[in-house]
Amino acid sequence: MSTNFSITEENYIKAIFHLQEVNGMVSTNELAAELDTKPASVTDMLKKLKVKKMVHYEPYQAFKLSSDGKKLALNIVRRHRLWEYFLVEKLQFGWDEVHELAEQLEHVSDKKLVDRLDAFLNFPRFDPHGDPIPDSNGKMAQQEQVCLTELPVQTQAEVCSVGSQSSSLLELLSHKHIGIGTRLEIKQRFSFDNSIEIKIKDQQLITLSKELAQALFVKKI
Amino acid sequence: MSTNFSITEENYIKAIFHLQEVNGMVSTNELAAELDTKPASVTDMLKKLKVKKMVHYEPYQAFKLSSDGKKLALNIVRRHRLWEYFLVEKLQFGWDEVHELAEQLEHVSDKKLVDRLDAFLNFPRFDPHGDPIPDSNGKMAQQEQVCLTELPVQTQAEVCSVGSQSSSLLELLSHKHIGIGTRLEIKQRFSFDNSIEIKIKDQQLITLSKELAQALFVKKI
DNA sequence: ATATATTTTTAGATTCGTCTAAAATATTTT
DNA sequence: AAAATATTTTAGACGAATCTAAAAATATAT
Repeated sequence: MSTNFSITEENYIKAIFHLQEVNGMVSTNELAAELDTKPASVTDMLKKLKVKKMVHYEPYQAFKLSSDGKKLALNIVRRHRLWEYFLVEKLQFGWDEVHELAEQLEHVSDKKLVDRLDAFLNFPRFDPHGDPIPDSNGKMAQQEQVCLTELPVQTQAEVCSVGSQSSSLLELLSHKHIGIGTRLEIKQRFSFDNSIEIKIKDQQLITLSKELAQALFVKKI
Repeated sequence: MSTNFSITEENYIKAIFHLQEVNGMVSTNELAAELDTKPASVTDMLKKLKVKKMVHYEPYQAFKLSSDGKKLALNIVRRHRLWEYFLVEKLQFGWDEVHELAEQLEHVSDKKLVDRLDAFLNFPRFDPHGDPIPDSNGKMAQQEQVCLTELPVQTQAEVCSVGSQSSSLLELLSHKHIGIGTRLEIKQRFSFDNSIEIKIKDQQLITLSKELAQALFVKKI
């Protein structure tokens, strides 16, 4: 009795899933920005998704996915990441050029196809961006988050969390133009003071002190 | 400046291409039947496709694709058949279960993706149904395929394509253990009902109705 | 606690692809 | 060649997804 979802509905569900990972709850404006559409359109769709029991939503309140909604979201994420893996691993695309293509391929929702693709790829657990791929039951490995101090040189990584919220740390990060999502490569380590030299795309080399490196958590890319 | 085409428009263009292969020209009713829609809808779409210069169409007249339309059609066919090849060759689907899936995958039209898929599959020249796959320039190998009804008795032949993808046809073929690549010999023809008796290696004689024989295309061996 | 600003929802219009019913054109039959 | 039949097009409506502009609800600030 699996209801049918349009590509548009799937895109809304995926976006809500993504936003609620951060805050737990999602607002109309936030979602409109994420989908590059207008708040009025979001309200219309929320009413539709509520009828289909995919979201917990009351007018003027923040909302989130129902458990069915979450299940569907995980399934879409699974498809997306499997195709990304396929494109990089089998068709030699760069990890930075596959997102758009996977956005299109992910909407082919045939379960048999997805499961066979999974098997063909040898049941990969992480996509080319380091994000975990849900298995056929919707279970997803924990993201491999590593402290910057643990990475060998030449590794590429993306900042995904910071070890504290102290304003002194945030001030320093902003001064060095580092934030969540910043991609960097480890260039050199200095054992004398355990400092690290990194390079952010299109920028000069930057030195991070041991203390700063310890406060940065990244995922490999 | 390659204009953008919706999935619906692509489906119309593919269907016109398929029909005009037979007669050279296509009628509104024919196309409506092929697409399982109403003639009025076909007329609407023809007007749209004419504006986009994809069809030669005048009201109340039979129509056909323009050269641009034909080019697009060949590109869609290319995508469809490459995905069918992928599904059978890499994901272990049966040749009789890939049509629907390829219908969905074919609408991802990124040229780089298609060309890389082609390369990954080693530039196959025929899909799993025996139909030729257009190359990246739209050139398609000719196959001297003959309808089973045209062969004289005692001829040996190999099945290389089927005349439709209807599930009723595929069901019947699978029941009679006939598939792409099956080798057979024409044993006898009956003018009363135009049925044919054939023999497949190591099997008993089998009777094929006129309708079934018309749907089977073979090459002599 | 009242005024102001922000967020969210409604109301009504628009585009795409579809439909039905009726009108226009083309074809076939007599 | 006129009448009957079949095909195709128009006219008007509908559902999905979107938009703008205005109203309603909520949040913030003085």
